[in-house]
Amino acid sequence: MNNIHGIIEQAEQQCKTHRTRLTEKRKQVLSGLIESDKALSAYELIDFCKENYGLNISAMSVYRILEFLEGEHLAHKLKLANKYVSCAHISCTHAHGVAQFLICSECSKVKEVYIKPTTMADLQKTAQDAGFMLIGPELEMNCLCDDCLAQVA
Amino acid sequence: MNNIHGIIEQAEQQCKTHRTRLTEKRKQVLSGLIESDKALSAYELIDFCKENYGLNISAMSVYRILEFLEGEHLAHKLKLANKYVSCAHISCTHAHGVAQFLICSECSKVKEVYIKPTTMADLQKTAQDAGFMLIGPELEMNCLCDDCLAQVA
DNA sequence: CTCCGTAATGTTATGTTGTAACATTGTGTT
DNA sequence: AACACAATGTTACAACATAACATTACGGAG
Repeated sequence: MNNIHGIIEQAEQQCKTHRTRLTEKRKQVLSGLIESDKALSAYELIDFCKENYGLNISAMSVYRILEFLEGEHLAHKLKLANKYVSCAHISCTHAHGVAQFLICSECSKVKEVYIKPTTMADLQKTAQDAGFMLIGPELEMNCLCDDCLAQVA
Repeated sequence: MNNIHGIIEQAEQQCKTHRTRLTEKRKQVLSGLIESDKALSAYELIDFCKENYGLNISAMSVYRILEFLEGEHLAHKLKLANKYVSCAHISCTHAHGVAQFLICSECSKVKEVYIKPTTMADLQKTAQDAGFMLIGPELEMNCLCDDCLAQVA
């Protein structure tokens, strides 16, 4: 189930069970995030939707829709890059560990992987020893993807 | 050597060896970051310097100075919070591991600790397996500090 | 089916963060 | 003293984000 229609369908199902609405606009914005296949800033996403779907959408709307999508765990905001990505695992049903976002600083490609529980425990312990408690413990890390690394080399 | 004068003196020494200039303005901005003892946005830093040192400084200047301080490793930009902090270890001479910034989302207090090499290796391996290479691998994590945690509870 | 309340979207204005471009001033060197 | 370059000043603007209020769409009660 990797095609975009399948993913969107999954997203609709999920919203239905949450009694929320995946409206046409929200669907288009989510599609934009998925199809672009990388992290986009809100304004880049506006442009993408305009160019690819002929969709005119205001900054206000995009931010509201992104907020909704985040609430449904259909998208994430990457604070390192000030950009937004679709969740990598919309169409899978099993639970995941803590997410680690690998962000290519060259091309904004993003891979969402999962931290080993033991690694997470290490990080948590370090924090606790310092008098801090981790909250919202997803990790974002600046990377180069192999493609961009190859270009540099 | 924990008093602010000592730290500033260290910073000056360091700049001298790098043949760069820690000017009066730069010194004041760095002092602001140190004395506030938390992460400040650029504009908060402007206000802090204004209120505490009577220093009038433009946004442009602050950004330029922050850039300089980052280059000298006297300050860090925290992208999670869009704020800036002074480096915790200006006045120590020995090398450190990879920094992990624990940021209290309530009060912006920041603690800079160091990741165990084994933990770092784990993170790196996960990234590599996914086709990404970590760069600038400092870690920032959203936390609550014990003080703020106590207030909530 | 209609009416109503709420959710969603539109619209306008504005706040916040960050930088570009060019002018001026300061500082060390010859 | 003259020069070169570093630092700062000044103005304007770009990019990111939200507040406040108007309008439209939609689902449920009657």
